[in-house]
Amino acid sequence: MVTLADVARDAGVSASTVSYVLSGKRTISAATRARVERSVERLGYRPHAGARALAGSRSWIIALMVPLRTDIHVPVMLEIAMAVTTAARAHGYDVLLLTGDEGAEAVRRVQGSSVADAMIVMDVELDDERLPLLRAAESPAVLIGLPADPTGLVCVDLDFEAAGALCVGHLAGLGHRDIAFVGGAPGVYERHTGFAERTLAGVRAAAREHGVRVLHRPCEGNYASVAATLDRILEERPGTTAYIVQNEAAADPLLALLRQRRLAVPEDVSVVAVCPDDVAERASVPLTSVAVPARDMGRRAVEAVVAALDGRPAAGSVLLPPSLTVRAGSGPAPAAG
Amino acid sequence: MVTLADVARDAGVSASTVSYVLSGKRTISAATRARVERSVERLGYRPHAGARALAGSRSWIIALMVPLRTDIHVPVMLEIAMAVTTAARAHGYDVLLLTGDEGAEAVRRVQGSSVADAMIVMDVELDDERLPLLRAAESPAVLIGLPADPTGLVCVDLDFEAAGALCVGHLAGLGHRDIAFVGGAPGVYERHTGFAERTLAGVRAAAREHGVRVLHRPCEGNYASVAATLDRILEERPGTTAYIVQNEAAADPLLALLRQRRLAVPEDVSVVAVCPDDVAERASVPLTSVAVPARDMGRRAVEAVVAALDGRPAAGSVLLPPSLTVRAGSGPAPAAG
DNA sequence: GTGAAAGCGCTAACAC
DNA sequence: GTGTTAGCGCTTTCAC
Repeated sequence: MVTLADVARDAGVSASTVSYVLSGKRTISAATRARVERSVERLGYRPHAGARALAGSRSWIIALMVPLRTDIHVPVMLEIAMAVTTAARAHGYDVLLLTGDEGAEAVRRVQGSSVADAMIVMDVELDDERLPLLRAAESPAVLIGLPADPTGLVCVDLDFEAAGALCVGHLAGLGHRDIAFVGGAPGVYERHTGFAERTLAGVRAAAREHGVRVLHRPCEGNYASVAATLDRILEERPGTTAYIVQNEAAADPLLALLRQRRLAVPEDVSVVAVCPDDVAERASVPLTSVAVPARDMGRRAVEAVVAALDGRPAAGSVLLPPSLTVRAGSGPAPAAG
Repeated sequence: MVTLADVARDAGVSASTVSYVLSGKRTISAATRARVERSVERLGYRPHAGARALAGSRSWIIALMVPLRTDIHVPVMLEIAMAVTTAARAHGYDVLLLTGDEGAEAVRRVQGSSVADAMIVMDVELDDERLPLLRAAESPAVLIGLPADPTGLVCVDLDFEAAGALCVGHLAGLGHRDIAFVGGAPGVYERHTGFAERTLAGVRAAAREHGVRVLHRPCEGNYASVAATLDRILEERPGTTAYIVQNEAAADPLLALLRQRRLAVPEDVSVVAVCPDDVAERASVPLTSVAVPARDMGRRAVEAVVAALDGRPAAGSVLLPPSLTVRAGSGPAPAAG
């Protein structure tokens, strides 16, 4: 292994000079810099991560807690995780992957061992057990998601409440009066996951405001569940002319089932989704959708973390404004028949 | 922050004693051990990761390289990644997440900086640019996937060649003579990704052996691509009575399209998939499938890594034997009509 | 069965 | 603009 001392010897300078050349924390003459850089290059020197962490009290690692569950849309999770990793690298940080099932204990472990300088937490519940620890921590923490009480926390999330309202507003504007909201899996609500509850709140508030009826049904992301859910919806509200889908995995099955019932989209019924753009575009009928900006959320979480680590205290929470893209999936409500 | 010295002082012993109590590397009297453990508990001591890595030359971190691409089935990737993380934790290791797009440079960085003790690499191409570095490394590396030349490497993978053959054998045994193989995205083949090419090889070999015809078509995982692919298949081989699907995202669209064409599954056509069991089970028609054992692969990769780190040299590659589960998706070929 | 002490490789005062 | 040096918190000889 090549050490700082090796480089210093090779370049004919002291160890601290090498360190300063690398960190840029003091001015170095062009000649010295050149010699050091040449030696670094020639020897293939890389600072020892542990030594750097010990001496500099900075591990250059950000811990990322990813849920282990399968009832939330998995591709979104991976996309966020990869966006976090890419953004972190751009700032010189690596990412430590933690599984959500370790819960609060993982938070303690990471904070206690200084293995990471900061934490990003996904899949936040409204009253999450990890929140007290994260609030009390001396190391920065950023949530991707919004708990019931975000006081003292930095959060990054889509404004799901506005997203829900936006869907209802779009459909109400098209003349729809009976809307079904096909939500996430029941477990998502049982855990009081922030995004699910907030979307529902936004949908309901907008429904009142626009004077339309909304029927909410949680739904697993498989064909059989969607079929059962659709059956129930059409039984209870045969006049339903529009669907809002929050479960990405349910969108395509829903379209297939509507087709089977000879309900044309968007002539007979409209379908609006809350999902990443690529999912909406690739559906069998391109769906009007409110985008879940996974990459953006990951990037912003990292930026908030890095800002905090650099002593620029992050300014509270970031709620990304939703944006609705109209595609083939939605159209005017059919004339009442 | 609580240090070893703090614990030593609190327990009235020397620092080395505390260290030995924690590592179990020398015999300690019951009384001393109890006092130390009490202090550790009381003070909430956690060893400093960097210091431990520096002094012990072991970071207790395993690096995991996950592809950033979206043309391979994402849920499988996340499932493997989470399985790796869970298994690693069980052995006392944390996982560092690397994106595949960093390529060989990431391998150099990790190896040079001692940030991780070993590496697990996913999404291996037949002639992967990272292989020479991984072979030359002094730190253990395990591939999840099988390159063209696995010499000097430890690999863990499903035996995709046998998997492909198993699918064909199953269908041939049911009397099918014209089989379509709906493969992964074109990009997967262009990159010469190991699993895709090997499955195809197995399918072709088995087809020759059983005297059946196979038409192979790469296919993206969205509705429109599957529709186009199905059109082409039925145009070129109208007598096709069975489908093998390797692209998980294509399975449900294919079923929907067959339904639209009034082709009943499995009465008129059979569909067999190579995918994780849950995908096969949740399809609109539960599919006969060869399981991609994501969790098992992740676990075994970690075991190989840990064995190597513990000085038990891993014994070459592990090719997991495929296993086919018959579900509603496959049945006897229809009588030639 | 336990302690003392010498590093591990780096950073950051403190000197000049 | 550069060098000297004292640690960072831990592991592991060596000594008793």
